[in-house]
Amino acid sequence: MLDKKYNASEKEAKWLNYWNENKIYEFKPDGREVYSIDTPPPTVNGKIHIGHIFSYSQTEMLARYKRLRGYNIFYPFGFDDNGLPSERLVEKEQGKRAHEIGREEFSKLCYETTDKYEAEFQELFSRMGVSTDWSIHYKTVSPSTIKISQASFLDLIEKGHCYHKESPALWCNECRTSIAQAELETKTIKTTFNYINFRTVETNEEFTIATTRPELLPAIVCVFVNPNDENHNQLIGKTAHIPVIDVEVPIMGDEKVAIDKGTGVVMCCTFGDQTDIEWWKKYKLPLKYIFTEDGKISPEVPNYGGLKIKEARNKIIEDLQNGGYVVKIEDLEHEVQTHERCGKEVEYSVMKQWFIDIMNHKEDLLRIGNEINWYPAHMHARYDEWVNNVAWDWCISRQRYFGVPFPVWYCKECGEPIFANKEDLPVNPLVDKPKTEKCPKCGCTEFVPETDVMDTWATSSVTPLINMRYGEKDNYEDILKPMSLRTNASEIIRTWDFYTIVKSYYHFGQKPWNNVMISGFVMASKGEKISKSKGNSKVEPIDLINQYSADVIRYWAGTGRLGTDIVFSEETLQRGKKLINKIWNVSKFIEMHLNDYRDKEFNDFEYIDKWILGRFQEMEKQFINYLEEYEVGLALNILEKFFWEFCDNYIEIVKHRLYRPEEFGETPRYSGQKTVYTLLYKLLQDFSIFFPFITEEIFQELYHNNKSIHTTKIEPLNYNFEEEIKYGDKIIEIISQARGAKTNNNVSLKTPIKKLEIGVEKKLEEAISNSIKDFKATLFIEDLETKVIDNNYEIYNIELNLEESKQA
RNA sequence: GGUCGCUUAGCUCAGCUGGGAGAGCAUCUGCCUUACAAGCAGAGGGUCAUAGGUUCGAGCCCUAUAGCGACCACCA
Repeated sequence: MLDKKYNASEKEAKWLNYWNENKIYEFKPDGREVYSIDTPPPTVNGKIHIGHIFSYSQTEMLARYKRLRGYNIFYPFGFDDNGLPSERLVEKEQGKRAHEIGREEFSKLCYETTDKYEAEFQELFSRMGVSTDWSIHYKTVSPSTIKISQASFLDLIEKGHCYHKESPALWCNECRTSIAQAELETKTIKTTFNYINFRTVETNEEFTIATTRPELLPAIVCVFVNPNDENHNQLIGKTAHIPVIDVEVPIMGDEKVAIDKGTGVVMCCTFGDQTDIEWWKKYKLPLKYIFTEDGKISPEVPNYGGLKIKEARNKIIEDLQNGGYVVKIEDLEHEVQTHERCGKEVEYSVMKQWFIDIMNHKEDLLRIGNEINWYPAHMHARYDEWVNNVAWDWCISRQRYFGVPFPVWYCKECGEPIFANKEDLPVNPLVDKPKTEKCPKCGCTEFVPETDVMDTWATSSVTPLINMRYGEKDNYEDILKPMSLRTNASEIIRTWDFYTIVKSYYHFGQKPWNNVMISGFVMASKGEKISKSKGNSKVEPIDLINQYSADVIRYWAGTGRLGTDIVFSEETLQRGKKLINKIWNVSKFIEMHLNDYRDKEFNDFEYIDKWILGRFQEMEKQFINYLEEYEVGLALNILEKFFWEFCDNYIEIVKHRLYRPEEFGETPRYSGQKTVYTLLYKLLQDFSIFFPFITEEIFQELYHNNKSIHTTKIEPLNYNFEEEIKYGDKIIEIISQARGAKTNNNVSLKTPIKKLEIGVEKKLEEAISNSIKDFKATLFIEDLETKVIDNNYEIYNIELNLEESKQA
């Protein structure tokens, strides 16, 4: 017997345990078609917030749907615990910087910290009912992951897509490491636009340059103007004298200079921005690099050496003002590139780094993007946009500590890189020695290890390889090449999706997955994204689960439209709570009437039963269509709508038949029983995608024909009840109007109708006479008079029996 | 500035390939009806952002405009 009230917290704990013990979600290759999901390993950098719950729940629902369709689900969970995010978490918790702690001790702290958070993450996702097989979960710093990540690196080296080069790279002074373009975030800052006067050496002509970065004056290598700029093109070929710094640089012409921006004259420094780098390469300009790795001016720079960048800026402005070179200073708000992990403005560095070739393969990467189905389709444009605009090869070196080490040593003499053998992986070059005795190039026998580690994305981009156990003997390469589905939020299309495609293309020459499903974000309020840094997530997931139950939270998560942001809403939670309550109550009602029920072949359904069976069949077809398009929210929407109709209309009609077989007959009662038995089962299956807990509880109590509702199979009905749907709907309309008449008379719905006179078209008249007992019982009709009219129906008269109403 | 998306009832949104404007919440009214008052029945409330166009017919297709949002680019 189902309890009078559903105790969510008790039942949810019970079923979690049960699923676990019975390995309901275990993955084992068994010949069935595999549906594989490449789900984002959450970054382990603090607490999970409600945004994670949202997007992971939608993926999870899809896994459940595919499981119910009979697929063998490969749905592993991962944790992205390697690299900079983990380091920053540890630095924050310890209140110390990595270089102050020391490499070894620091790594140890990273492992401890990520382990602690991963345990919390796992607990939380489990409580949400995530149907993953925890036995195949992965971490991005485990030995096996490091091995795969290093093997991926070596494979790319072999194939010639990865190179080591001294080249300008994006640099973060705060994190003291190079970073990749994908890790940039633009921010608006307030600064000043400084108009500075220069002179030509040859003619002593004065001209003005406007700059936001006067501290770069010591790094100036050239001045550019546009050759089409009539006010300035006479300067081309002359030499500029730089005030205060007292150096001379050539003035050159380049079309890239915008005439109407600033003064139309630009200083080119190594390096202030992307254009500087382009010009530096194009015109083979000299290199004057003036920054240290922690954001100061190099000591050898006269007057300004040792100052922090912003101190140097102030001092140089002061010196320029004293010399009378400053024309004016304007306040300016503009966008700058910052590092997304720390929010600090980025600079450029020049050192030897490992790069993965992107620029030579854009066409291929676009083609692969084209071969993937994107849901929603317009998200494909974001990928294309990114690939078209990307301007750098992918720098994967990070001058950090906690990450996947490069399996590389360098010859002490000539610098030739010595790579580890694939069969020796994983290696740590700081501890392990190369197998080679001497440098193949110069014969030197001493080697120095690479101390850099890889970018986190270099590893998270191989999640498909991790999943397929790339390079192992018992691998899943056959079944996971490509995987069925990748899911993630739109913000990491340019990183995770892009890099995964890059790697898959280089390793296998093919797409990593057939489909990509992009979820939206959770907004704290309209127009404000929830993020940890803002601390604007007012609600803790675990508190919500305790307060509302996982099923209710999942309801909220399930209502989101694919690729569309949603606002966190208590109101939606209330609605979910009501729905779940209703599922419970109607199940109790149905259980009451199934005491003597024996399931058997039966085709003598009552008219109204055919109507609701037909309606369900119709709804479920659409429900499946939505889920095939990954539209979880729309699927839930129509399911919910049908369900309320089932309760409020169908159950209200059939209850008379179920309660009083002596009046209606045993066969009509059986028809009702068979209908509610069948439909509740199917409704529970469909709802189990969203509410795995309560549906399991009811299933186990009423049906238990399987180990779990989650391993049953959705088998769509195949009736031909078009007529019954059409005219059944009309009957419901008439019932509804008659009920309205009662309500408008302020009387109970039980009030008998003394006389109902209606005109109905022929087919509808037949429908009513086929369901006459149900019709009359539902409305408590004492006398019914029908007249056949040409089309539709018309209600002529409803006469209520108000005396009876009062007595009742 | 570029790309994309959004603009439908007071609020949150749904409306699939063009033909009836919808749901929940909120507001108001009534009903303790043998599953459920955490319920049931009903009512009010919208020139579907604006302006053109295509069509017998447009919330839906096309063009332009405005506002909002995301991503990207702009650091001289």
